[in-house]
Amino acid sequence: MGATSVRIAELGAAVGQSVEIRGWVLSLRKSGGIRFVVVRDGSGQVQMVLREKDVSPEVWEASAGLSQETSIIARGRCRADARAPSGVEIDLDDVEVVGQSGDYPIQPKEHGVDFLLDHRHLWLRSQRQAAIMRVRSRFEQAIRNWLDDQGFIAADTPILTPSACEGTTTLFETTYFEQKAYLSQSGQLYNEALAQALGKVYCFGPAFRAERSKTRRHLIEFWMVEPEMAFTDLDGCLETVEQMLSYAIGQVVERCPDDLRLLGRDPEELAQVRPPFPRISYDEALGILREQGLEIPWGEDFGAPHEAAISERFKLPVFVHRYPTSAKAFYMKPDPERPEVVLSADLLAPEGYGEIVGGGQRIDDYDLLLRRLREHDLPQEDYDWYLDLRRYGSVPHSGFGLGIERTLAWMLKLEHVRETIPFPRMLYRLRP
RNA sequence: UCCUCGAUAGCUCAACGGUAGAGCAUCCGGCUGUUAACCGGAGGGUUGCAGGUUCGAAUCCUGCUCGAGGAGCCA
Repeated sequence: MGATSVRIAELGAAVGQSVEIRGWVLSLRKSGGIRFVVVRDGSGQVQMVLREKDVSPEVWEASAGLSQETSIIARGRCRADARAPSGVEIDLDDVEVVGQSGDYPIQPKEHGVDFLLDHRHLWLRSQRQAAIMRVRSRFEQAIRNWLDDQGFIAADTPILTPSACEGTTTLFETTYFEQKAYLSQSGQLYNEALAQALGKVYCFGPAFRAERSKTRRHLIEFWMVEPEMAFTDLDGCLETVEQMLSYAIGQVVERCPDDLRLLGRDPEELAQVRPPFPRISYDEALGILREQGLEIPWGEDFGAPHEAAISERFKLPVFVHRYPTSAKAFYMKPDPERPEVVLSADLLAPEGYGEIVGGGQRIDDYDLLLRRLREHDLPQEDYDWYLDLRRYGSVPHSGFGLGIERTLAWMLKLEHVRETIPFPRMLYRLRP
């Protein structure tokens, strides 16, 4: 043998050498005594050339059956070639079929969404989808690295929970032996307990919302990173958001520029996403909306068109802070100078992608928190432990949740969040 | 849950009241630089389901099923 196994992405360094490629056939083009096989291996794709006069009759015969997605081990010599998109080609002298493929459903042409999602297990093999998965991996890794460097402790919060985190009606119910249980829609309340134990913590996991919601921004199961920090106010929280997000985007720009270009996002454009992000108050946002003819009464939350109109004014993601108390969750801390608004903020992504972060400062006063629970008709016994956090050394604390899929959809200019997760869970779609 | 749109060959679509078609894919043949290759040939259909109108329905009407986009809600 003598050939070393090489990933296609590394072929540039292997020009002139004998290499072994292990991958899947993308296409076979036959033209008399010469055949072109394009192969991919997860790191990239390369064209391999077979000449009838240069290979054994057995290899020539076998190469005729290299149908789309047949898995192969191929050996040959790597050669620079100006005609190749990647600059290199391989002159094959041996090819071994590992697993034959026939009648592959997904062709290199346009397909409908329904068909592609039904074949998600195969769709993931396509160039664009693989690129998205690589970026997702880098992005998540960068977030973890940044949090780790800043002294955050990863603390995984439970997925099976005894009650609603935020008291909404949109939870998936399941059974926990003889009790009812619910799939978590956020790890935040547990994070608050962990922050008092460890100072700075985060959870990174799936969240479940049983909303009968079907838009390009929604998944039933999605992933969130939720940092929570003791002794931190709203301003400290927002700084953490912008630092973490711009670092992670910077890592993606640095490590996946080709994938970004393939997906139609200019890496240079993304590299401009650096702190500080603009900050406007809810009141100022209402002013922008009024100018655009999208007036809403004070106290109401924004809908998707409103978020889009606001974010269109900015090149960077924009924080909207100090929402009306009535529009936000029970645990948000009122602004001491203006109790009708809370010390919360949402981060709206540019280009109409909408909210990608929600967070803020939490109520640290026992009596106020108890009052809010009652105002929201939440069962106090479910929140006894949460109230305890305000009885034993309560501190000002803040945190936020960043939606991985929405952020990726924006970064990668995608039409829909469903392409940013390997197997999307959507209304009416549980398979594969 | 509501509003809008859609369903015809494996895929993407055409036929819009008068015999259901094309491109791609598949199979067979040809071609020594192709790159969504090209050229020739073949197979492939209960037009989502059920009813109705009509001499005649893929086409018009009703109901249902499945899906998509959006709204509300949210990351």
